[in-house]
Amino acid sequence: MQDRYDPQAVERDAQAFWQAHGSFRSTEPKAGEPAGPKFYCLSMFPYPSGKLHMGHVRNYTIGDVLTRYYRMRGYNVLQPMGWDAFGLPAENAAMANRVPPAKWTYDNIAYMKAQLRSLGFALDWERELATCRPEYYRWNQWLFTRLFRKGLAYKKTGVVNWDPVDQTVLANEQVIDGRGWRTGAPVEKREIPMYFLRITAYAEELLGALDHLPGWPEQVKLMQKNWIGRSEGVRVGFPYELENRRQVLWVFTTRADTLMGATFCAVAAEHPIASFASRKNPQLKAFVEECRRGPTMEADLAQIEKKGMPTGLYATHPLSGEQIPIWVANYVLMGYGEGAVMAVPAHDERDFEFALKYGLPIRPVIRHPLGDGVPAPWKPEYAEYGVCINSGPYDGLAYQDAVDRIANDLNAKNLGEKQVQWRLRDWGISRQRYWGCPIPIVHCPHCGDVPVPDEQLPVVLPEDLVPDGTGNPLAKLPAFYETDCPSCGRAARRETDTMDTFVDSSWYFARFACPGSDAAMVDARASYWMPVDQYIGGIEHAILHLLYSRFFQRVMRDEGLMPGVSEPFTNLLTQGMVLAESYYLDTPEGRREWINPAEVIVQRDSKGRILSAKTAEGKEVTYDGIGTMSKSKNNGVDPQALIDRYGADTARFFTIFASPPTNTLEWSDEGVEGSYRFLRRLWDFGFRFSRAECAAAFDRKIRYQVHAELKKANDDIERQKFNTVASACMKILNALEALPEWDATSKEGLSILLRMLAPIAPHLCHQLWRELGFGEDVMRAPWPEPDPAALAQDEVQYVVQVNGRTRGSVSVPAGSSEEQTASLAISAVSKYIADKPVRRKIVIPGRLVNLVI
RNA sequence: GCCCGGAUGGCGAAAUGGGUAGCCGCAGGGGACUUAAAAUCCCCAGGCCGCAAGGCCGUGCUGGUUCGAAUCCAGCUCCGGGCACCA
Repeated sequence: MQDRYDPQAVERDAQAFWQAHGSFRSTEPKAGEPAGPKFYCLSMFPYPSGKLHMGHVRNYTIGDVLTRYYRMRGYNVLQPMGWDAFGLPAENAAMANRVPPAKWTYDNIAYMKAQLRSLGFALDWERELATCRPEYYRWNQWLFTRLFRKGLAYKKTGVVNWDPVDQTVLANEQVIDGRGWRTGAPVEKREIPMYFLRITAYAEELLGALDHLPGWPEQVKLMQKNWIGRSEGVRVGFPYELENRRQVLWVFTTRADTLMGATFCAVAAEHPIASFASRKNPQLKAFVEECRRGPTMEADLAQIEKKGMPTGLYATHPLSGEQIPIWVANYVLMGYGEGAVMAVPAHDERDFEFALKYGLPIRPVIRHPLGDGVPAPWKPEYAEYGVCINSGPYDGLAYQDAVDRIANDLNAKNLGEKQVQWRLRDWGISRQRYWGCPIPIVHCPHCGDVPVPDEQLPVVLPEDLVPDGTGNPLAKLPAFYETDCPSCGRAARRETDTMDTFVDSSWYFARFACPGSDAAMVDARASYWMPVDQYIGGIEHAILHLLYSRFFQRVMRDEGLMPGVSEPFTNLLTQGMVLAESYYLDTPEGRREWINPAEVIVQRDSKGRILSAKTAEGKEVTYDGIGTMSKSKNNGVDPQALIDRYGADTARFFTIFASPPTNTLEWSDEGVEGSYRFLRRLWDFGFRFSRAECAAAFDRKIRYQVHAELKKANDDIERQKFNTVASACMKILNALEALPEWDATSKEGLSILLRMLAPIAPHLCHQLWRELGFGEDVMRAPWPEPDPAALAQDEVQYVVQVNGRTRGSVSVPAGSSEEQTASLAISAVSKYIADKPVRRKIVIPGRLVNLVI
């Protein structure tokens, strides 16, 4: 064998072996054929942005460690890979380079695929898919038409960001400080017709099923619960008159017990009442206009100054009959609930501040821990539950009784009933963009919206267009949109909106199970592989992608595909984000030019604080803190340099060793060197072993260390703490190097170490396993188990504490009683006890004795 | 603003159910080998006081529970993720 570790040669040979043996091809067992239990291991597929970034390397290395581990454990493992290939960056690149998004995307896929191959991932490439291929997205379209016929897909208006100069819809990301990113024009809100998927029809099931997902992190389940947001409350009607006709303003409240304290109502700027009232009121009209120019994003909306204006209309309080004013307020959202709220200033913080600002009455109706009054400033206690006061017939009732009685009384007047309200909203999937899956609808002047029939699917997206930033090029292409109505045959217009790319990624996991299925979205093979046993991806997907996938799995189930499979992912590992620092230069035009951290020279003080940051040319740059690696901040670290220099195994080992998978990882190039050193040291050890004569005996102490590390590593790998598994590999090598001579411990230890390390650094372990004569293929070797005999000990070390302070340690023969252990402990620390009586002896078996004096 | 996380040496981290805080590494210091460099090997290393023996302090902050708290509880601070058109 080679005396020096040459990662390029080792990796080339190992990859050639896997290729020649089809080592990672996965097959469904044929009838009667023996197969281990199946294990479907899936990492979130990448967007082909150009090059792999560190987050990809981390994600796919974690998935590969699990894949190879379960293979060695004897499972029938599937690990596929594909491309989330539609999306906005391709259009941006197209505009910048005058290249069609399709070409840019396919080029990126080719490059990134080569990178993935060079990392040696155990992927079944025969199942590769790209969502921008018609054979994939035709099934998006097929499913959409099914949902459309069932009423689970429907059309209504939705709010978008509108750039008045480019005459185009902007993504949230393209709105910077309220202005269009290319034009700098103030962005307006615009309501346009869109298609929605009725995810709310599954809200109850999506929520309830979270309690039966033990393999998901509590954190993610909690986020999803709060996002779905089930609340029980009362729908309350406030009658009012509009042009002499009786109308009812409906609101939803979870605090119906405070209804007697409602002193006004507030509606969203888009509410019909607001439009009606502003017709005769120019000031109100101006205010509604102002709200219209405001932000669409909830994060921005929640932080703007709360403003309002009276409509001049009054509503009748449904129980007291009192007339209360109706206001328009910028904090009421049209998209949530009824687009209107009842305001109880005494017991709601936002209403309290609004009432103070505009001099509206504040009427306390709940006894709270601080008393009956609600003097300013606001105190959180005002919002706590308590018995009703100043509430007429409801005085003295506690929360639940009050809600029940009030709901009953409202019901009797036809002005309310109990209601379950969801925070979750239906999913708007229409995008006014080119590079996406066409929505399969034809708009016919006679027949309305007609879904494209199955035999005309797919509606193929032309791949040669170049967008110019002024709207969707499909809408300018008669060859695309001019068509005949599938229903009546007369001239009609094809829908030119495309689907949200989250649709593509909501079912790809099922498609991997049955590549080439051209008669159905998924075939019977999906029922073998699904659900995914282990899904791995970034925590940033904790809500949207994972919730949409859970929704789609149920929709597919209800279409008769994969019967009985409701949850797509049995176990979920949310890896932490890879973070990096970001720096920018202020350009003369007042924009920020983001400088890659690799090109910034930073000087730090002894505590690591930044003293100065400059470009290579000496220009001062501004430090913008640490955050997720993103294209927009140009702070991505390219892993390729690392792979070229040290090889894939070092890159893999380092990403695993650096921190536990769920931690965020602040990237630094330092530290990689140590991983390389370890692999080289292991190779050297193997080389020397290959030429050594081994004695037959075991070194009992070192053998104990090896098996103790193995035992811990086996626990850790099941707990998905892979960093300590990597650490255990290092400790075993340290122990083996400390052996005074080559003996049976060396051989057994190496065979354990190579198998333990194989999932993390597969190339090197593959090669050493063969060179040292352990076998043909380490991936087919059994996973090592510790030998109980090696772990048996005659004596146990106890820590001795006095009053909780560590004062020494003592060696106790195995099997000693607590009394014997305690007396040994007392003699070990006698100088700390002197003549004071020992009042309490706490003995923790196998660990510690605490003496209380 | 709301929801969810996190914080341990100069740095990444370890400590599996409350039981020796800092394993394993990185960076650093000292030494060996070498004409030299690289590579490799050995030693040191949380902070403060001390020649040493040893002592005191120490897991973001302030309190609490406990024989014993990085770990549990309450209240904060700062950082990260998400907030529905980035993916």
